[in-house]
Amino acid sequence: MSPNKENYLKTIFELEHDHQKISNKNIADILNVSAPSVTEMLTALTKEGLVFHTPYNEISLTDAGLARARELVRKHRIWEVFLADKLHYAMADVHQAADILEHATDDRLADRLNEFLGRPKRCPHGGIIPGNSDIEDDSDITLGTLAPEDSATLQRVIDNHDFLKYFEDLQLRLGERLTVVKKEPFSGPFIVQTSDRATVAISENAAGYMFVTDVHYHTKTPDQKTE
Amino acid sequence: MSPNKENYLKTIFELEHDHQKISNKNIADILNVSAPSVTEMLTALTKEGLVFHTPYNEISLTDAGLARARELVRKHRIWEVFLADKLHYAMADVHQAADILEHATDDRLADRLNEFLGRPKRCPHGGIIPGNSDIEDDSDITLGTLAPEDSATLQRVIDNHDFLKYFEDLQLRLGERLTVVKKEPFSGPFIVQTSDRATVAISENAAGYMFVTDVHYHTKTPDQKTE
DNA sequence: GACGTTTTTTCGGACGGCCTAAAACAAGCA
DNA sequence: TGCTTGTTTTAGGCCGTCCGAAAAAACGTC
Repeated sequence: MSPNKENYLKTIFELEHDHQKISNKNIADILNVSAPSVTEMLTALTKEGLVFHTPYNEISLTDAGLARARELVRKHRIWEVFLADKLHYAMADVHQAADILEHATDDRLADRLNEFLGRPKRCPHGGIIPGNSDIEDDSDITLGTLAPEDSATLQRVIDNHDFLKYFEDLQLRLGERLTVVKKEPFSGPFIVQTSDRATVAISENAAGYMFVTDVHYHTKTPDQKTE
Repeated sequence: MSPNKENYLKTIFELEHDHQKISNKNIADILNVSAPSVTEMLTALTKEGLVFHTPYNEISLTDAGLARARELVRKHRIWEVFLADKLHYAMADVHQAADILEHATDDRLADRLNEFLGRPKRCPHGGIIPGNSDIEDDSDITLGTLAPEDSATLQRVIDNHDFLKYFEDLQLRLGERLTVVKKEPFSGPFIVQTSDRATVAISENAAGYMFVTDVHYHTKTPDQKTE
């Protein structure tokens, strides 16, 4: 399996995981290739039984494809932990390096590295490391869905360089308890309060990239969260 | 620069370093490709100014090619130290993994890793790590050139999986002082004595893969070492 | 429901790196 | 010297992954 194909699998996996639309165009944009290349590769991966693709319609991973993608994500995140914890990489920088290393990593290396790092449960962005955690899925509730006076724990952020640069400036920490103070109208920023009572303004866009858990809804039920 | 091309450069570099003949065939055998592929790649590398190649004649690295190759060897050996010291890989196994990782390593990663490891001077096989050591070159005197009663310090061994498997069985250690007890005729083994007075028989072939330093010649001068 | 826009696919082609077969050359030996 | 053997190069071709142009399908809007 070429690094190339692996990246297609991982991209589909992550789009699915982040509840984004799995389309030819999305994949093309993420991998910086043309749409025809994506179609071609999807056809090849379908032939290999890793992807299920019907023209103009569905793109999804088969069980085999899912397993491969999960392996990749595992390797990726183990490397991220190494880079952040041992080599002191900035949170925004681990992704790019891990993206290359993951393809140079066989199962044995991944396992040894995992042991060396003490079987970490989460990567520096808060994503779970498949195989190391009891739970299999991350929270999919974003900070952006909360309403004023709701509170929640910041668990995970999207692993995107530009966002992470912004996130570093916000000085928030994963695991921190946040309370929404207010939400400005016209797609304005969220004002949240951290446990040490500091307030931070977060763009609506960025709030959609931040996943929370243990949500305490003040007035409304989760079903009404899009209000 | 593709991992592929990097491997050609490194191969030429290592052939040169180990004083072996730099021929199309040698390169083809090491990289497991056909002779035409080698010719083709040498032509391409010559065009890029990394290699100097005249048909049916010379193959050598340009200064630029040498610099690239040295960088690669540096990355390779830094990874080897990591794999051996931190992940407890066997000496015979580090090479293969490092061979892949080296191509996934930019300068920044190499530097950080190097710091993390404490700027090691030598890789697990005893080879110097370019940039970390004052000296630039390894010893090129093999154990195989010594005569009975000569003594020397085992400094470095060739980084080849099959040899290293054998070497592990010998239970010798790098840095250890060895004295040649005798040399069996008809290309028979070397009998050497270690500092703790154990004697070990080493095949003539293997003795050619083991480099020594601080040689004390008992009766003859180094010039007569091939006798 | 028809039309313009966007997305996806098909088609033909480029390029890198690999191959085999065969030709050119070099080296060793009779 | 010329023949045999081994090495290197040339020629032609394959496969994987990419592309742009253009056709086909789907989507959004009136």
